[in-house]
Amino acid sequence: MAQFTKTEDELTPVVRERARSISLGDEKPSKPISVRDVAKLANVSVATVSMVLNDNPRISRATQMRVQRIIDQTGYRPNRLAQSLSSRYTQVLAVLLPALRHGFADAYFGELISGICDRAGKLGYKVILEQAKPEFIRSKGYIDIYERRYVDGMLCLGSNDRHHYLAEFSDHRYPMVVVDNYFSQWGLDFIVCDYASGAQQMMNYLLQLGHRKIGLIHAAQEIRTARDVTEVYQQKLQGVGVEPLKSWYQDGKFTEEGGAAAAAQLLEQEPRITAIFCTNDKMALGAIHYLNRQGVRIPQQISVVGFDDTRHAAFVNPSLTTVHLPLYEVGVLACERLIERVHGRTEKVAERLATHLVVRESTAMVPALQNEMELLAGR
Amino acid sequence: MAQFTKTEDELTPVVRERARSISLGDEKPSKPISVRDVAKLANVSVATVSMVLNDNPRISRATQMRVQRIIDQTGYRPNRLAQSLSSRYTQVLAVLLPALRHGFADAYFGELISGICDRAGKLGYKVILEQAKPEFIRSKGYIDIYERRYVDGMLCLGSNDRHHYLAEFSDHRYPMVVVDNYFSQWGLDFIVCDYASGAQQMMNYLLQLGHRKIGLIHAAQEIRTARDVTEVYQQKLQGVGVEPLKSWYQDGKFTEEGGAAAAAQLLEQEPRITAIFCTNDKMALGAIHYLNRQGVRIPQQISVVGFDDTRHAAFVNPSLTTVHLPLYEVGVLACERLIERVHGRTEKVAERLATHLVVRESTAMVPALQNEMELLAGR
DNA sequence: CTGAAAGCGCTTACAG
DNA sequence: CTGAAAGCGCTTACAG
Repeated sequence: MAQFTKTEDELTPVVRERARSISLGDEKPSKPISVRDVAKLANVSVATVSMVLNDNPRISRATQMRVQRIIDQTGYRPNRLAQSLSSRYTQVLAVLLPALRHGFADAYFGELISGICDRAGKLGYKVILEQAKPEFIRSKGYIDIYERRYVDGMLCLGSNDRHHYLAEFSDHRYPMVVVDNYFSQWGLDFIVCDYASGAQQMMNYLLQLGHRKIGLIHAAQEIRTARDVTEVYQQKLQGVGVEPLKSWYQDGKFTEEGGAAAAAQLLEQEPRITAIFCTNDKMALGAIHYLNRQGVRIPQQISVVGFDDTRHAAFVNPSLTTVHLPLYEVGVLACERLIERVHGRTEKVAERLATHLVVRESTAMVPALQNEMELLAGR
Repeated sequence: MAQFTKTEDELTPVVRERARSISLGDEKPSKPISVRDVAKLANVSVATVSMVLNDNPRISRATQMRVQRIIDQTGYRPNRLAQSLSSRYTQVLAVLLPALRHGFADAYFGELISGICDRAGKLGYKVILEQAKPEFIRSKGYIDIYERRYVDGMLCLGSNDRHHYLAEFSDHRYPMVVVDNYFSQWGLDFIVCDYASGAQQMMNYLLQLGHRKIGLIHAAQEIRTARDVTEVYQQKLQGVGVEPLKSWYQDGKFTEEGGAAAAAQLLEQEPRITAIFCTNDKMALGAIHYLNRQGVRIPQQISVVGFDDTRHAAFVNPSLTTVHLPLYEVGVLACERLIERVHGRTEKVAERLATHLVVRESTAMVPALQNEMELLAGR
């Protein structure tokens, strides 16, 4: 308040008068202040104002301060449309989301977007949201946003191998970073969680608990990272001499409902299973829900694990053992790297962020060994 | 494919040549096609091209078709920065979200945003995301986005009575619609769920089941709709001659953790409670989680209900009785009304969408009556 | 019905 | 170090 009053007092009569006449104006809805107004008030050219605005070092400190003072006093805000039209950048990034039903209500994408938006905001960028609806893809909306100058770059979430249109970004003409997935083919930039390492840790853990008959509730094998997890599951089992049967693989469609249905299938086809590895938390929640209803005790009779470590994982009953994915950090990093690309970074963007196991209460030693252990303890 | 070839064939040699020379250009990164290029190719003025672009009825059908043909053939896309700079609109809307920790990973906001984005896309609008961080508010970022011409309007989510800055929108100079909340004071536009009606249905239901000692896990009383629910809770209890004790009210902070803690407080201070009314689903999940761990049987010993009907409500154990909020629809409607406002609609935007009760398995008749009933059945 | 011209509010060479 | 001028790619009165 004191500050505000002081600023008012500091205005010279002339400046105040000009500012007033400008802001009152003759037009009906008083025209906003422009570079020209600022230039007049500061007795410099519009070019000089523009240079002050853009921190051009060629402007003398004295002039810089004089202009800045007028800018502060008048509250001048450059029109961003004019700035972008004249310059090369829009200072806007697009986030492309898959067109899932009510897709934003998803903890996985939410974490990624949070990271992206936080960092974008800090770096002075706005973020627009796009959904990859069929019409958007068909009409090449993903190219349109660059050509029509909506954005400088794009972050692509929830991509998979069937998204052939991504090949159009292989020439790097339009900056784009694939978020939390990668493609061996088109040479696209990406930032991804280390799914393989996470899966290895999880499988090691389950095997150490004595589990051998482990069911897999997976989904979307058209996603590279999803295949990575499936491959690790298979290799690790084979590593201990177990060849997973076809019936051990069940598609859970990445949803709670799918997870529940897959768990039902698994129990029916392979009743001797002792653990279920779900490749995301949502399917694990569905599976737990189903098992609870069937009166199957978790983890005493069956261990269940997830993948993601979304917020809800800690609030199931029993709480979920899972692999933590640094999704927020992936979002942050992808945003940073994309902006570097926009400004001419030429090295390929390709980073893999570490994941780690989070042990909670949905896992236990395989039942047979538990009995052994109790006998030993009873001795 | 056939279509594409046909289009190529249809190009006259002249047009193809011009289009080629334009797209190859002399500049390094071939300059994109502009209105001028299209005008030349179609032998009309740029004004005419512009009018065709904007469906101006003054253009003759013949000219319109000729120009449109060139546009289609060249794949011309108007530069949106230039369009917006010359016209009044940006065709962009802002969604203002509260600055919650990792705020996007939230089913409540996700549903609203889904509705908003779907409708915005259909109407040719882009959506930018803003978080109401302290710095954003302090620097009046919410005004900046209009003055700097980033957006035509704003949708405000997660607002509450402490957001005094919203008063700046009371003159309707900048189109803004409050989403799923309302303010009696500043005359702001809003679209909201009918929380009071939902609460009434829920309380009627609980009372009909014989519950009288009903705990309330609430939160954020600075939100008008939250107060509405609390008031209905109190009135309905008083309506059957019950005066809720202070200990029956517990703050659950709208989170799972808060809900769990509030449930613990409630049980300790008021062990004879037979039902818990949580004012959102997340707190209900937390409460259920806590009760399950304590070995309290739901709904046999205690009924638990939520509010929102988010996806997870159906996947708790037991599944959650709750009030369904049409959040997706609220988002759609708010987006529509905002765009109408942008284009001069003058009537106040103020709509209240119906809510309804969803009965699942977390509720039952009050235990004492259950015993009675069993005795009756046993006769 | 159509065109020539001014203007939107900036930035960027180009002079000096 | 600073200014005058051209230009970014559109739309919008204003003529005709």
